[in-house]
Amino acid sequence: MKKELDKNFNPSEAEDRIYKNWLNKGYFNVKIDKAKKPYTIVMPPPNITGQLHMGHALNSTIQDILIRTKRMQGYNALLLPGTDHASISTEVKVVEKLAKEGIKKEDIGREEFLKHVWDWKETYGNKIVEQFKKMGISCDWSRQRFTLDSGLNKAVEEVFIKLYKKGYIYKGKKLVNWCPQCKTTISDAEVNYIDNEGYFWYFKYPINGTDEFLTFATTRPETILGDTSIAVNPNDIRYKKFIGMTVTVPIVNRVIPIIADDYVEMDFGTGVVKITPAHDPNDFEVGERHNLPIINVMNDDGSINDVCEAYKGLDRYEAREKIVEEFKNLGLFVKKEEIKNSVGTHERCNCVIEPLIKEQWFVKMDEMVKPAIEEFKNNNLRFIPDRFGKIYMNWLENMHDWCISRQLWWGHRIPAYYCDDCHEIIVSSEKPIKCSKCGGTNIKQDEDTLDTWFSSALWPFSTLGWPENTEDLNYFYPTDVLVTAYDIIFFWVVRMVFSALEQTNQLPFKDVLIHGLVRDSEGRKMSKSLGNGINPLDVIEKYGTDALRLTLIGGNSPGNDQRFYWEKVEVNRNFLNKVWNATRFILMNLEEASPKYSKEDLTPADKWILSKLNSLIMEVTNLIDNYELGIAIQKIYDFIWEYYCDWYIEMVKPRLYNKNDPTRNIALWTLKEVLINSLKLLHPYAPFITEEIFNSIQDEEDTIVLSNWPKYNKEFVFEKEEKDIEIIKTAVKNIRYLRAEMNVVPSRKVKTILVTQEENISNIFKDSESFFKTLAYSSELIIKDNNDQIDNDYVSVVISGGAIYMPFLELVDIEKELLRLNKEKEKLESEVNRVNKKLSNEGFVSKAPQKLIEAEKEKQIKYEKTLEEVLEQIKRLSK
RNA sequence: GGUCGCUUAGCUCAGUUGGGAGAGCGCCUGCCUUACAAGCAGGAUGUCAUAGGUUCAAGUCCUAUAGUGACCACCA
Repeated sequence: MKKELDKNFNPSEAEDRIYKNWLNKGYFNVKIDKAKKPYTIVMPPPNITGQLHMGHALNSTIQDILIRTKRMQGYNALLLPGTDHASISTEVKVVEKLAKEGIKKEDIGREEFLKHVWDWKETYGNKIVEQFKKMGISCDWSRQRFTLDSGLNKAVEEVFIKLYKKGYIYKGKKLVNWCPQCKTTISDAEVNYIDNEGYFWYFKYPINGTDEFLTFATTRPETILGDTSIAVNPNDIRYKKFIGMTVTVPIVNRVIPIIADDYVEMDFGTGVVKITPAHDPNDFEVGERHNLPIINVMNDDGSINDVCEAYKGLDRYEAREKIVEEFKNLGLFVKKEEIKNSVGTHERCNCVIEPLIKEQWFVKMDEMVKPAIEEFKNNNLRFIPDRFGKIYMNWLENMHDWCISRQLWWGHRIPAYYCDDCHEIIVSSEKPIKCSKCGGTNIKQDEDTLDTWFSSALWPFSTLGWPENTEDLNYFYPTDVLVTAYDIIFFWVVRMVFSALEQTNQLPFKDVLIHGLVRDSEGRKMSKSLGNGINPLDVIEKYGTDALRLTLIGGNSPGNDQRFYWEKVEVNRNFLNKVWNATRFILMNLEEASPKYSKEDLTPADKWILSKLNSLIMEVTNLIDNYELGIAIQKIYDFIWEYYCDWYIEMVKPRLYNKNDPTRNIALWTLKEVLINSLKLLHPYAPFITEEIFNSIQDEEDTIVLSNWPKYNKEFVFEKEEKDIEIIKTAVKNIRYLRAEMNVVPSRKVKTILVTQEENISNIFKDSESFFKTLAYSSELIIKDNNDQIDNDYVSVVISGGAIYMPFLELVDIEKELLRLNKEKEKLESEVNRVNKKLSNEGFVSKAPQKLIEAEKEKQIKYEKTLEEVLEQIKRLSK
């Protein structure tokens, strides 16, 4: 035996070595085992363009804690990893890279371009995976998936075809969000509305056949080129007489009708609205109601098209200014007003999106969301914390049809084919040889790809082999919990739920555990532009992964944001150092690996710590089951530091230092037993250091990863000893307090006299004599049963059921001591008062639980006794 | 406009079903005591935002108000 640990744990050396060993041994790899219950988490796939940030670190740590706990509890625990192809992000990145080399994607063509992207993915796409490994995440890497791998492609095609046949996917010409920068459609969820300081321009149109005008306001004058009507509220007496007449749009000289529609609010602006169905969602609807023509004025890059020769090719913002000028020249400009509004921008490139009419593919949502709503209402899907269920419902209940086609090359290509001859649409996983309608052979595949989220939505089951009816799918699916941040509920969670219900008839997971964001120390979001981001890898390098993980989980509850502080990491590193050193201490004293256990030998102190550990095990297990990871780690932290290190180890030292002490062996056994179990509870949070320590105190090579989770054990419930030791602790604390107040240096030993008439107390003290010598620096402990035997030159401290005396020392100031005792007296009096008041309250006595009343009564006696003692002391010193 | 958070010690935050207010950091005092100064011992600090209500009992439940933040919708 006799192993030794270095003075400090060295994370940078140990972590990689340990993780490598775990991988070599295949501890995280999971095979179907019908004898074991599965526990499955499918990890949210990070983008291949991504770098590990604090959000990932937090997200993966939570999942790893759950998985490691379940693994130790005997579940077949699978944490399934993978990455997302991130269509737009990746495509933009590669386009930029090629641009630097002077290559345009249009020039090299689709196939060649995709080769470049795959190359890029091979080089950079796995970076983030390696970073997850640094976090110590216990994934089954042999199952790693990619949203664009062939299996997932199969799943995507299957879903597309099924939904098309069912009529849930359709092609339609509708107003969509268009990004002129990325030149692709985007979904509603990808549009960010940001506050903007803009203008309201007021113009007027001459009403034909009169000499009157209609004045209206717009924030986007360039869309005037596409006006096909002007609208007023049907009940607006100001304008009623004009309904049915026409105005002429200058510049394009288009005659358009004045129509009435409820959509127009009378008291907003001038109560007159220009209608541009091709460039505004509301106008589009008005247009449909009134059968208005749709005139598109813009090219895909946001420039003006040939709707008007004079403006052709101008950028939308240049056109805006020119139109304002033109209206001024024509005398039809009224005024310009500063206003605050919001503009929709593309979340990826921040470019202002343009609503445009496009023929695109859509998923019909109204029917598909119904089961997702139903399951939630039936409490089959649980959000933690539950308030996030509202966000989920809000999205489902207000979902518009989902535009899924993207004008990008990197992604799942839409499995739709067009016959050049008869324009038939054929949806199929294989390219048809000839048209099913006309037999023509000029067949082309749709050029577009699918929204990234279309494949992410299938992630919980596609990764397990769906659409094949695989054994994995039957065994591991549905998964147990999804862990994600709140900002992605509407993007992803809702889509996974309705997709899973539609395709597999099952919820993809039972619980959705939501966490918050990691902000900087001033509470700001970490962002590239602010440059305030903290790289988790830097933290790991400085303090180690375990310290980072503890920092992210501790002092925080589900769903809430947290701030990152370096100080917090340091505190956690210090805690781990504490655990490390406690182990060193035990190893110093441990001659043989396995001290023998016999229950009869256990001393009260041993029983106390074992009993405390026992409660801790139960608490922590329940807390983790309820996803209260922050509270659980706090309990572990306090137990190890306060109960185990500060008290138990200190209490046990005299027994260890005396090799002839008959209780020495059981002390070592208890030390080791409690340490190992604490380590196990700590392991999911701090996997590396716990593994290192676990191995150092075992003779045989073993791993904590596959060790058994500690179990609550009725054998180790010791209520009496818990109470007794608490009495000792209180006494020791009081003595320490008194010594500090009296400025007695620790090295100076002082006689301690206990006076008590309670046999129980004196017995406890007798049993614990050594604690007073070591913990309270007593030279000797004398137990008496009568105050009269105490001389006047003693200071005292009162405990429940007795008083402890120490000889006066030269520096003691009687006045000061009396002051202290009087303070004590006041405190006790107010306590006695409180308890008496409570117990004389009829309502309390009749309605409060019996247990509580008993406890209060006990306190009443205790306080009264103690107060009596204090009064006695005051009397003694006042003589 | 709608929904939802948050407000607890100087700072950052816990406080899981209502039952005498907690941690870490910081601050003050004393200690290099043979595991640990990344440490040990002791100490000070709170009208739990405000006002009502429910209850024997409220930081915890309900209502309103204020401050603050997030999300959603609208913005001709």
